[in-house]
Amino acid sequence: MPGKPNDPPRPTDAELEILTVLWDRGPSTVREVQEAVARRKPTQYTTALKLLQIMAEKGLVRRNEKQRAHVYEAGRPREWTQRQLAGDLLLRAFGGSAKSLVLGALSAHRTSPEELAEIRKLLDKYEKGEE
Amino acid sequence: MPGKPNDPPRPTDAELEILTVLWDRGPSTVREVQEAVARRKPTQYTTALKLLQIMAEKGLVRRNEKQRAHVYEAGRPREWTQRQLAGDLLLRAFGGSAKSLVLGALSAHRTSPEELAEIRKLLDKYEKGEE
DNA sequence: AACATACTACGAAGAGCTTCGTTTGTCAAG
DNA sequence: CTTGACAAACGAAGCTCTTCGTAGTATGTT
Repeated sequence: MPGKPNDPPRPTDAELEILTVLWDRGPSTVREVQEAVARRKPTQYTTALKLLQIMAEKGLVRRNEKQRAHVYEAGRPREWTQRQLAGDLLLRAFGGSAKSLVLGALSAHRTSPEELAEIRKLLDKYEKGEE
Repeated sequence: MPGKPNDPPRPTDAELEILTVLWDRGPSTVREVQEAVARRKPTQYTTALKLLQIMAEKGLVRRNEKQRAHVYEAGRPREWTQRQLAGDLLLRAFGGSAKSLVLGALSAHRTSPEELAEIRKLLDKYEKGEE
């Protein structure tokens, strides 16, 4: 049931980077998030803080204020958000054609035979399980 | 070779809608684009015009000024842009895992067995062709 | 108690996105 | 030649995103 009133909105680029950190690390303080993000891209502490505050308002993250250093965690599991994003792009850019999306992904970067095999397994599962 | 200096940037949501119209219709005037877009979403003529002008500056569309009513066409083929977008999302949200992206797409909306079969054909092709 | 340290909160700037109203230019019909 | 229709161009407003500086507040150390 996508699009419920309290579903968080699609995360922006910077927000997605932060969510990725939270998914990888689990609940984290602003400092921890900032240090992780800064490893890939110079980022001020207050920038990370502000982002997290806004994300909390949007419902993208949850905040625990028990400690002096508030602890943030992702509001939705990684898979949930990935499904949102994939579904969103599927509709916006691929006219709902999953085939086109897969083609786009495969042609965008070389995929190993092992991964192709895993994708095949996925297809099997979806052919059996979901009628 | 993604990321060449003159590659157009990732289109925004509104821009993607317009590109879709251009891909579907081929080269079109502003009026034609506006009417097509307005069918799905109330849109003023000047809004479509401004968008197209900005998109021309960005290189997302090309403009032919031979006629009084300028004729716009997509700067890149649909497949090229789709590859960009899929690759971009693959990196930003899926850590480069094509398998995760496929899983996200499949779980986002029910996919017919026919389409699953077509996707399987795609995989075959990629297993043979690209070593 | 005073001080240094670490944290949150707030405000604002600068850029980009989207929309629209107004102006300017062009063409053709009366 | 004037008028009406239609097109491009321009400018600006309102919004979001991203960033950062500054101020205020709590904690712990000497």
